[in-house]
Amino acid sequence: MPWKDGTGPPWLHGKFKGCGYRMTMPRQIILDVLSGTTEHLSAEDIYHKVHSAYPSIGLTTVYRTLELLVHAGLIHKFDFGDGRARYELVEGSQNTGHHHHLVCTGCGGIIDYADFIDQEIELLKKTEKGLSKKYNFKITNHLIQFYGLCAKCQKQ
Amino acid sequence: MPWKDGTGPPWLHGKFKGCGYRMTMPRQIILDVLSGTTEHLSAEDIYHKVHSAYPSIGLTTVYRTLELLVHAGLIHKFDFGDGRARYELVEGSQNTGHHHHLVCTGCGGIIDYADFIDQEIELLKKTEKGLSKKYNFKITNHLIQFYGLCAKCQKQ
DNA sequence: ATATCTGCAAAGACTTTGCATGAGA
DNA sequence: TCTCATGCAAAGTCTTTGCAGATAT
Repeated sequence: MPWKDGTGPPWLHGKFKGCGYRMTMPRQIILDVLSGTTEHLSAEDIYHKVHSAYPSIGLTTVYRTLELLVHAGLIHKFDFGDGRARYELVEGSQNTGHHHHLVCTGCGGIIDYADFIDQEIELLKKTEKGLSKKYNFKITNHLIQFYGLCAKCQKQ
Repeated sequence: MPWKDGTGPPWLHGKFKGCGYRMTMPRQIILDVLSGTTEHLSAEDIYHKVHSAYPSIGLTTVYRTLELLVHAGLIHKFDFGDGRARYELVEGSQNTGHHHHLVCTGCGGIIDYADFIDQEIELLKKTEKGLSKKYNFKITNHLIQFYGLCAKCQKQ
């Protein structure tokens, strides 16, 4: 199978086999946790959630699995500026679909939003085209994030 | 003076005074280093550069000064996914002006670009307006970044 | 004069690595 | 069976904190 290097199409739950990856209990449960939430979980958050279903799991395995999933393109890794990475299943599952994040610099809260996606896509297309020509840079992913103050933090 | 909390207008080189901040040699030199480069320096990079002009400076002071400058809105802090923060003077100096980054996931290289800024501004305006109404979220900053492969890494 | 800043050393936080055991195909 | 995955412990990195001495205004 061609895409153990993460260049192939993302696979979903249970598609590890055939890619050289083994589907193990820890991996299944970690995917389940990510599938079943819209939160922005850190490695340790995931570790705690997984722990209730599979108490013997180690934090190391969580980190290794997350790295694997990122590399395979199944999940995204985000940095919201609080010193720890956060992970989210890519669009396609029962998840929210394509969206971006508002990061409150007051309380650290995150709001997902999916407005103006059409216009954004248009910009991205143009950018992608222009930059691939200008720099011969092949874009595979993008990150858009807004920072500011949420309603609650504005009052204070 | 009203803006020790970072809500006021950014000051440039030498404008520390009057904000409660003291202009010291380490701070001047750190600002000089940032002003004189278009690289994307990490705290340690800056530490090394500063060290040649001011050998007694400590890495701690670099970190503290950078935090101060970020908080005051004079510099931006970026995460390009390599585990260390990188810093850049905001637009206004002899710098490149408003731009975003292409991050090569192959070699970690960064390309600055400033294309499609007009269209981007338009999108941002709409987004800002829409989101401030919908979520009562006051946007103060944004981050746009593209990931992919640079010309060199595509060949390999 | 005095509140702020600095440098050193130590601590903290998140993440990665080494290695022997255990488990999937 | 045989390779790959796991868990524990230890190590690695980047960053922050405590504190006494130095400095800017």
